[in-house]
Amino acid sequence: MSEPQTSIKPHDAARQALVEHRSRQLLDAAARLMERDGSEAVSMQALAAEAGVSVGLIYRYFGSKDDVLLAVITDVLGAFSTTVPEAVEEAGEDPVRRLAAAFAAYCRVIDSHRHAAVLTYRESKSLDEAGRDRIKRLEVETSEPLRAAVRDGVEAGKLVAADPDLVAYNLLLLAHAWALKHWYFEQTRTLDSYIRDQLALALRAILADGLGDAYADLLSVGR
Amino acid sequence: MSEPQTSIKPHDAARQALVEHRSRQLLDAAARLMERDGSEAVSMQALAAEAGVSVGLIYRYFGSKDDVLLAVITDVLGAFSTTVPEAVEEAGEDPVRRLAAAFAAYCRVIDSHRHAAVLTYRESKSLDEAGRDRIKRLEVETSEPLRAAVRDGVEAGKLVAADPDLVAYNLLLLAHAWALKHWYFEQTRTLDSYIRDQLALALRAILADGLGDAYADLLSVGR
Amino acid sequence: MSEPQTSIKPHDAARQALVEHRSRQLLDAAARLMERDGSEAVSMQALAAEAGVSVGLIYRYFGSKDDVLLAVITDVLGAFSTTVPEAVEEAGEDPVRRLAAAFAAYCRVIDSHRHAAVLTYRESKSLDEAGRDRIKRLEVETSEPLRAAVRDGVEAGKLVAADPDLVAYNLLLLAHAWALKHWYFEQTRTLDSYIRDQLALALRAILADGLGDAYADLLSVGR
Amino acid sequence: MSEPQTSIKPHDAARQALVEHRSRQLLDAAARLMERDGSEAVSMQALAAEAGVSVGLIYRYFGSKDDVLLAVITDVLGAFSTTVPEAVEEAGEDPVRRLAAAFAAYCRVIDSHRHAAVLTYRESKSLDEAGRDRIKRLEVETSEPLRAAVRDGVEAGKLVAADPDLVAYNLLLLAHAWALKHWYFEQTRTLDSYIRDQLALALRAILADGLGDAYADLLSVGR
DNA sequence: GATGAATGAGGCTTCATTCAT
DNA sequence: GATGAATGAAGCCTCATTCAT
Repeated sequence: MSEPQTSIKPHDAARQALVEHRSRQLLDAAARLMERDGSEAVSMQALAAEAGVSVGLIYRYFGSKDDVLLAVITDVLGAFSTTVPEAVEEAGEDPVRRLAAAFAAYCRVIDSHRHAAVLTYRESKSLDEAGRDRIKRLEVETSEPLRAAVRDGVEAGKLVAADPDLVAYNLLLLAHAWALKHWYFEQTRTLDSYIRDQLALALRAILADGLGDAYADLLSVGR
Repeated sequence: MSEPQTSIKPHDAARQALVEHRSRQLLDAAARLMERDGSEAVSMQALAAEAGVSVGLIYRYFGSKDDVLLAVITDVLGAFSTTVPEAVEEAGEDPVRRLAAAFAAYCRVIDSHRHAAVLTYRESKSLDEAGRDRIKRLEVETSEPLRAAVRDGVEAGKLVAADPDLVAYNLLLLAHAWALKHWYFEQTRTLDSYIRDQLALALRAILADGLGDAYADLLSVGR
Repeated sequence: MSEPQTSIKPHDAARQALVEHRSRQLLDAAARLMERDGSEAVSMQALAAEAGVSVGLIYRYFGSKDDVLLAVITDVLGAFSTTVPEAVEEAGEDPVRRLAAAFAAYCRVIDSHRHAAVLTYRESKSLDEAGRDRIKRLEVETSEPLRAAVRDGVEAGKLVAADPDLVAYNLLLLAHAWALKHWYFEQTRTLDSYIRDQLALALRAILADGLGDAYADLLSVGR
Repeated sequence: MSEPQTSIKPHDAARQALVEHRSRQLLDAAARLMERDGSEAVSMQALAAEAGVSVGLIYRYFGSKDDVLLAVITDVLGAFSTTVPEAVEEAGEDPVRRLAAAFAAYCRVIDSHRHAAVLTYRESKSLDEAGRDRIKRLEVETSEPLRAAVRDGVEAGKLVAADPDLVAYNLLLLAHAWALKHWYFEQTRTLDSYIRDQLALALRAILADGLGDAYADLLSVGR
């Protein structure tokens, strides 16, 4: 960011690769740890042990524990910004199908980073104002595919939503809820049935009249 | 031994009142602290300072820090179990109106205990298995009015919901979301508009055909 | 001690009786507590609870926790100064039999105050210099019957001891050892067999030549 | 992973040495503290200050305060298991001389770890069941040389003891007594005279008839 | 006399962070 | 680049002691 980039020396490339590798190694270890022991239990020494590096090394790649936390969260949010748009594209042109695909992709990312996802909800003193703001901005940004799909649907006359942003944000929340209230939903649902049922419910509220048949597959419920 | 035991000593009543008063004092202080500095700030010393008592005194009323946290959460959940049913009763017989009243009441309780409500989402090592289980049970229990209203509505033919429990739980989540994502919603909404819009959106998904006019007031959106 | 004693008013007698009763009540409770939970576990609140009085009351009878400890120890040592001489008197004129009786009495008192006896060995910061000195003086004093018996025996030509004081003090130590190393001795011995065997062993070292037959009963070992 | 594993890294040796050094440093500091201020003074902060290290560092070498205490005690008991057998060997073949040497060695170890030795007698809540058991076992084990010497003496016909274990354990106790009742013995004795007199007294009880002349040097008393 | 609520210093332990090697 | 020993502030909790009632 503040590094001079006038000419990329081969040395720099190697360094860059190492930084990449170490960061990934640490981020994965952190995620693994949170998954295993809960996100509270991640001390820097535990993280070092899990990643198989020394404590000191962490500080070479992340300025502080906050930075690690921030990076873990950013990492998840980053997963959204690549995975979700991909899924949307694959869904084709239809805004309703795109919306469905976006929500499903959202839920799947959440599912594979369950504990990291919950982190977003920790209003920790550790994360300073700047960090929190960045996360909030990122979260809003990554929800953009959902928002766009809803808007497109409305414009195309296939969806009816007085407040497209609210609809989109609710879907985001329900995706998060899969992680937040996993203890509740897992009693009666699989990830797939969760996605299907929530989607069906949401569409019922916003699908334009007469389109029920066209999207019957998305409106079906139960197993 | 040499004490007269003819009747319940007035002393006991006084003691009971003191216990009540101290507990309230501490719980309120804890809530205040979370409101002001974030829920991380609830150290025992900070709590003591905020409540204007000594650290040792806290331990006369709560066995440990866990107990305090548990009590704060229980306190909020307790507020649901008195406020929500009252609101539902006042709403009359109609299940749709009862549902609306329940959701509104939920949101209002959340709003007045915003930071304590967020506590439920903290998977802290502090709360042990038993404590977490108790909270989960309580949460499910307190969501019962919502569930009952949805079920009644379905039975009365006024609502159409393939999975009433999911509908009810989603409403619960959206009520919580007012606290969890307050930073987001407060940019564009007041509590009242939040309640109105979320309710309208939810009803659109489940209101039986042809009842739109009867509940037009609940379906209106915007400011 | 520093109270004026010019005339004993009936009121004073009553007060005196109460003081006596309360002290006994507290001392017994303390002993009970030490017996049950180990002498470390005796907090003032635990003592109050065990004695069935309030914390504050303890401070009316004992100036501090140290005082209570001191009193408990003094209490045990006091038991020696009444019980042991009595036992010695009952044993008759013979110094050897008096010695045997003294040792047995010592052991029995120790046995019935096992945990309190161990207290003497705690070099606690709690007990100040004055307290420690007082205990040491008392201990030396209460061992006097043993010492006297040994000296008499030597004078009477029935015992041979280059250092009567050492002999007497060793016996005192062995009596204490019944409490200190109870976990060891209880594996193979009862109190009675402990007394008998230790006495037999000690007498072998000091009994004058040719008296073995006269005290054959004291020299027998085993069960 | 990328580390060469051809041989044991010299690094490990250095680490081992550091661990050794730190443990010794801390154990010595603990002993010094007990010596100076009494065994109550061993708070973790006091220990850190005395050892000239930080509080946190202690926890790198000992898991808890219990561990430190246990290690201090184990340390003394360890001194027995090396020093005493050596002294016994140097004493030659004769079981009586071996016994004398063992007792003297015992007393000398006790003398140089006086306050730590007293620790064994503290039935602290800190030491848990496992710790106490371990100490008890160690203590019994380290008294083995004494026991062996007595048994050998009996077998060789040089000692007469109905209960060799009791004789040995008493000698152990008397060695401890030098620490426990140092305030008493130091009034009239040096360590050397203590050893001599106690040994003489003990031998009188168990030396076989007619051997008084052979061991006259061990039976002499006084200064 | 008696109570017990209240205090707060002090003890144990954890863990983010630094720095010499 | 990497290590991990070392630091020390901060958190939780206990308990001897006081004092208003």
